[in-house]
Amino acid sequence: MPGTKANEEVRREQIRVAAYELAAEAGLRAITIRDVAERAELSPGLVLFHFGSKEHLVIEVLTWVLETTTALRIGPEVAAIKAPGERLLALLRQEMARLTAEPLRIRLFFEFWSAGLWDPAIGVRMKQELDRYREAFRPMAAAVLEADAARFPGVTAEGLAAVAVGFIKGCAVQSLIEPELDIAEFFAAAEGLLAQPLLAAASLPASPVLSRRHRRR
Amino acid sequence: MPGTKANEEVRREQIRVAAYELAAEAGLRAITIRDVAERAELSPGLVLFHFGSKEHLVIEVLTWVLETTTALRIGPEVAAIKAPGERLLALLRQEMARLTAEPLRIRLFFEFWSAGLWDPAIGVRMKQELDRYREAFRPMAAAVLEADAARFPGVTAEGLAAVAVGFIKGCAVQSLIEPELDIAEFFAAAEGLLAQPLLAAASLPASPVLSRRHRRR
DNA sequence: GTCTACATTGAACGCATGGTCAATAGACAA
DNA sequence: TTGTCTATTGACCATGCGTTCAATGTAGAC
Repeated sequence: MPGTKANEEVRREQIRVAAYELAAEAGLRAITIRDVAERAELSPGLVLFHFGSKEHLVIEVLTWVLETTTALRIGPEVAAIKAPGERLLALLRQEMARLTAEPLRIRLFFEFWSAGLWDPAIGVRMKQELDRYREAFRPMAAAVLEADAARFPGVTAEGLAAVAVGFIKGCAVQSLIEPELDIAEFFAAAEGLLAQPLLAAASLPASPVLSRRHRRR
Repeated sequence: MPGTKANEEVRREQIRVAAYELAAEAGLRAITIRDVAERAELSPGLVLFHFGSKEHLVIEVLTWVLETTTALRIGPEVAAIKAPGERLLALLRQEMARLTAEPLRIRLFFEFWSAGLWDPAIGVRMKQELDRYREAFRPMAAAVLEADAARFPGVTAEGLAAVAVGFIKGCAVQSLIEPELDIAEFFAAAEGLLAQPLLAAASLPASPVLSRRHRRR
């Protein structure tokens, strides 16, 4: 209702949601003061009255997207699994389910990341948020994957977690680059590839076959 | 030399290079008619005289970047390797070497891809180029990886190639998102993870250990 | 030397953008 | 009711953008 005064927090949320919706529908470039104001049914001046500048608004949207995207990731049902090989597979499945469930948000995440390459303000905030995420996720993953990592010489649990995340991101990129590719099918293939050696390794006796290159400490 | 007439092709290349340099230095948004003209030491009007519109120029840069980025990828030295497990690892190493050697071009690739999500013209062209790449790469990879894939039930050679590419892209994204992460070290960890099961699988007898879920045809 | 074709120039146009600000309107206290 | 504070408005500004185009310069044909 235009012309009616509202609480500061209410207005900020109203504006932020409008900006997020525009970005989700048509990309970051669609966030313009006028369009945001129009969608929020407010005047353009009010947007800047509450946020000071467009940059502040964009960074607030970025923060919100990342907070919800990189929220706690390793569910208890994964940690509860006892068999080492199965546990990593369950982690991968859980992450994959998240990706397929929120393609829109993942898309925005990548666009923010791309924008951060060139826009210093976005880049700095992106880095902060990713650091925060990493610090929360890595130890958690490491704890869950410790038994898996122990089976691979030279691979730490943290390294294994990083690789797992990297692999999932690869799937995400692949699915975005090839939208016609059924991501579930793609993941099934990847899982099939990983499942056998992982489970085989879990059941192997000590000193498995290694190439010279990987027989390092 | 301003004011001097030049061959059509020479001018187009001159302008395209200027646009590419600007994008590589400061992102796609840095491609403006005036800046391109200034860098190429020409007048703004001439840029549009030769390209018709900014969009055509951007798409020409995109095409050029993708053609050079997605050029032939599987070297003969990889195909020459006989041991199945080692061959896939060699493919991964080769791709990784490419990535680390051209971070700038990879970065631009991702930015084009991000832009293509919202700009129809860029999106369509991006899809064309990626289709072209896929059609060239997949069968090639499949031929090279056939022996590897045969060892994993339910995994085709093409699927394996797709997974390998996805994995590499994951590494690329990971390295871009975490610049402070030593990508070589990260890849070594990933390789260490994959190497053992791959080589172990290659040396295993028939009917290896499988979970129920993966004992499908 | 003259002429023709066209590559080249740069001023100008229309438009969209982020941002400013004086004026206004609404909520609330006295 | 009156007064005060401030949330809200919308016209306005400066800037940068893609694009147009009449004028100019240059190379080559004759």
